[in-house]
Amino acid sequence: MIEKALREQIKEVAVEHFNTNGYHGTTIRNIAKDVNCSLPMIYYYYKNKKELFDEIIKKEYFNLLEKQASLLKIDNIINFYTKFIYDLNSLSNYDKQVYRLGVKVYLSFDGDEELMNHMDEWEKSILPRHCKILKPYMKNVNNEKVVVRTLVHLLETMIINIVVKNRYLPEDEIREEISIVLQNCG
Amino acid sequence: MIEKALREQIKEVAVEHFNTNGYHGTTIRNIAKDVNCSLPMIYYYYKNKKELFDEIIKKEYFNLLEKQASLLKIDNIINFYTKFIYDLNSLSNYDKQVYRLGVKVYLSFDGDEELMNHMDEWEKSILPRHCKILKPYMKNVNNEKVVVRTLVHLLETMIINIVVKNRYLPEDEIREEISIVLQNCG
DNA sequence: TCCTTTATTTAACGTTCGTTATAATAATAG
DNA sequence: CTATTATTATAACGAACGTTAAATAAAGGA
Repeated sequence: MIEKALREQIKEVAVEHFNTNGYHGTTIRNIAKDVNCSLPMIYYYYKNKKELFDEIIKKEYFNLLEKQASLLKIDNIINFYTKFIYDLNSLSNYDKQVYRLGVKVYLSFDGDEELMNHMDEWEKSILPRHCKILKPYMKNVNNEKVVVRTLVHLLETMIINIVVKNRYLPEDEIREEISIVLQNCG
Repeated sequence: MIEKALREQIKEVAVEHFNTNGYHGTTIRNIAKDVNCSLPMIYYYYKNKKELFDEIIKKEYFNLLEKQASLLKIDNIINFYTKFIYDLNSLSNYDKQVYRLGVKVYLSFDGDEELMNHMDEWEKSILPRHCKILKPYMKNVNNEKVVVRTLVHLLETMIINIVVKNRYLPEDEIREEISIVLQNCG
């Protein structure tokens, strides 16, 4: 227990490598070198390169998304979305890299068709979820769906800025932009 | 004349391959096979793999961006931005793939540090340019900078949707979302 | 015509890749 | 103490990679 389980350690290093060099640019040998284990150890814990990559996306990334989506407690709707985005700034390095890798697959910059289908499934759930969250605050708004769509699009860019481009977004900038889109929502 | 044909053909096929498989996933052999020429012909026209990739980004992608940025004629500001985005739908396949590849480098999912610096240079010019375009329409808006920033963020997502995720965005959806952000601009 | 330059191919070099067969070690259980 | 199982390492396989040397073909003046 002093040493982190080797299997986990391999996964962590793999996340870094896939992130920096992409799937094809990542080599099992380099992972092993950084983990400080012999090459076949990676095959001892993972069937092959693809399974290692898949586990990162299917388990780590989607766990992260679900955790992120579940920590809801709403008072003011603008505060809610501001916090939702702002908290991404303080994700652990590992989580940020997993997130980044997930976005990469989501944009089909990496991974394969099978992983893309997982992504599409998730994506379908996004608009309805935010529609539900926002509904109570949309009494005096006529173009409900457009506002939700616009907000989701804006959130996407901010997520990419923080997680993919690894930039810090200050809380007030986030709030300002969200407020522009939600300015008619009480 | 024949020379140019082959050189261009190599570049076109390379764009496809880099797009589909990334830099590391693309092999010179596969490009040659699709071009229907022998392998060393690629080295006859391009010094090496990296130079081929660099030329696509540095020439093709930035040409595209500048062409895109220069076709301005403004009447109504919402019409202007709507058209700006909507026209991306009808880019040629080649241009769309070049654009996609550029975005991939921009998000540092591919390419190297040197190319990223090119991207950063361009990025710095974005906000000022849109500020200038929007300034005349911002008379009765107090939070000018926030509006511009939000708009640029929204545009980015729509660009990614059309060019990276290869989706068709209908004109009215684009107009609706832009209108949300620019609703106080005359 | 011959010669020089351009365009293209065949064949191979050395390297690195993903993956595995095999063996050695450490841990555990009986 | 021994038998068995769980880990780890050494060494190598065949395939594919980026790249180049060398030879050949085509073209175009002189």
